[in-house]
Amino acid sequence: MRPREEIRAAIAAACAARGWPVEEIAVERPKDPAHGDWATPVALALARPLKRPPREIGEALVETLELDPDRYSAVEVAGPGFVNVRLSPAYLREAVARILADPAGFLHSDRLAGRSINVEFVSSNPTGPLHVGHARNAALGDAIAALYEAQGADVDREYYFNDAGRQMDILGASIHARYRQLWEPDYPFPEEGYRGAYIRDLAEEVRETEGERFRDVEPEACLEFFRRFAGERMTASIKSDLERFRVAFDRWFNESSLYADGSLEKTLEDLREAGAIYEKDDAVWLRASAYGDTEDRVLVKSTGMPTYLLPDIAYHRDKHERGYDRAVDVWGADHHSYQVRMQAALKALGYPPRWLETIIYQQVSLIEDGQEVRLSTRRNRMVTLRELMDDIGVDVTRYFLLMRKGDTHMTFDLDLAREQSEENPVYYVQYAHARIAGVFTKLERPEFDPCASEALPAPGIFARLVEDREIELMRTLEDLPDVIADAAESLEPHRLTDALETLARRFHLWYHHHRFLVEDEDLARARLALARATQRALAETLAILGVSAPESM
RNA sequence: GCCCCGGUAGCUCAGUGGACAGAGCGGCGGCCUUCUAAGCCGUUGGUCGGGGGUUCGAAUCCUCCCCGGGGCGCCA
Repeated sequence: MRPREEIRAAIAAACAARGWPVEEIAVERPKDPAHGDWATPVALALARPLKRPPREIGEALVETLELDPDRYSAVEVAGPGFVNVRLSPAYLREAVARILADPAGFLHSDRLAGRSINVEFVSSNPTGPLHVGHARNAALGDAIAALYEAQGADVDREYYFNDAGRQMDILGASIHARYRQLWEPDYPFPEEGYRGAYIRDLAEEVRETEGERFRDVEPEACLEFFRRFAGERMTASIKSDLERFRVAFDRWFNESSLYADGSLEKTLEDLREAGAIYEKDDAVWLRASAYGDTEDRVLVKSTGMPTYLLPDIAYHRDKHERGYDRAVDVWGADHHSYQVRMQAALKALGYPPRWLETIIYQQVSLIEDGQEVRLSTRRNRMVTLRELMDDIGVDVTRYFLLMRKGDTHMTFDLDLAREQSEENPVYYVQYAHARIAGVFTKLERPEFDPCASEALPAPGIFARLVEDREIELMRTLEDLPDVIADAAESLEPHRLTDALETLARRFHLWYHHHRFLVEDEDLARARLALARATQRALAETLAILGVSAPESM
């Protein structure tokens, strides 16, 4: 059991033994390290019902509290009545040994073992290149999926292509127009057409591969070709960008397949049976207002064509049919209003209330040369994911996008990411990892490397780790599994970037003040073991964020 | 008009109702015959947007304002 749970259980037992009325026991990390590793304010909360001073209650609680003295070195009342608990150095040293024996095993958990979770993210229309907003979506979705995996869940990463709607027709028509303009500059461009430079590139590509054979053909006769060509090229481009961004999707789901396999009809049928739809003005409506939405929504237009919502419901129904215990969608803030209607539809279908979880992330604004770069398909400014990767690399891009909580409007400062790369937190963290690797490449006694030896170092030598900065570092390592679990629970990957920076800082501090390669062999071995444990923890945590852990920099 | 997100140090942002509100960057001043100076040490910095309220206790919860961003289609 993790210390927090153990402390919580002990407090619950102590309160029960004294007959105190405690509903919920808060066990929190004190902000000030002088207040121990864990603290509980239960005595403060009990002061009123017990009509006794909180400090007195705290004293009584400490007296009754049964905690293993080998693991908990200090249990004391402090301040207005907090009960503070400190993990013993011996227990912290034991954590180092456990990390070395099995880093992933120590840092991960099996809390969600046996649960199957579908994480759907990015899901951008294949009508243009991915930009920085999609990159935030990709980084968040992938990290959330990895966090679930770190809790033992069986996770599938999925991408939904809206390849069936009118947008694809417009895309095809846009490329067709640019193609014709290669010979006739005045050829009309569609009113709502896509004007990005990539459209001209694709038109040029058609000329190279197909020649002039569509030059004198009526648009109606060749638009299907252009639509298909454009869809294939954009889809391939998106896939290749994401692969380079280190996101490995398990499934690419095409909206068009829902039209082909009768899913739309089945979905309408299910909703009809549930009494959730009706017809009005020649259209089919979802009775969303009966399931929490503010108003009813059209599913099938009076023209007989489905709205965007119907295939989306059918898609979520498909995911549910495939047996996932939970589905997570990562959406941009511009889609937040669809949460309610989607939840209404799923409620109508009879799914559990929290089956679908939607993560909303806010807009990213780019700052370059001190000015905001407005996202525009017309301009050829550096806003695409590809250009971002070319310019500052995958590691920095991912890390920067994950540093901030999803629901903050983040400012991505390109000048900082690029020009001041020495001061980048990602390098700070990676450097800690590389620094440790460097020590081991210089090591003249390879048998001192705890990872190279046949067996782990004798437990006794860890007792040599007594310096304040070593204890602090071990404390940070010991806490990491809880930070990861909390990040998974709250679906907030930014907690890991914070933890990584703290861990790296504690390491650099220790490194700067104490040498590893010292005369005293046991001390050297103990310090090398702590260094390796730190390195493993850094690598495992960076891996969750999809950021590399370099051996040298 | 209604809905969602934000407003915390010069800047970018942490802060799950608890102890004097934190970090990085920036500014200022130091440290390289040493296992990587992409590092370390010191210092500068705040009406937590504003007013009420709930609570033993509020940056955190409720309410009303102010400011910024986004969204409110038989578009996708």
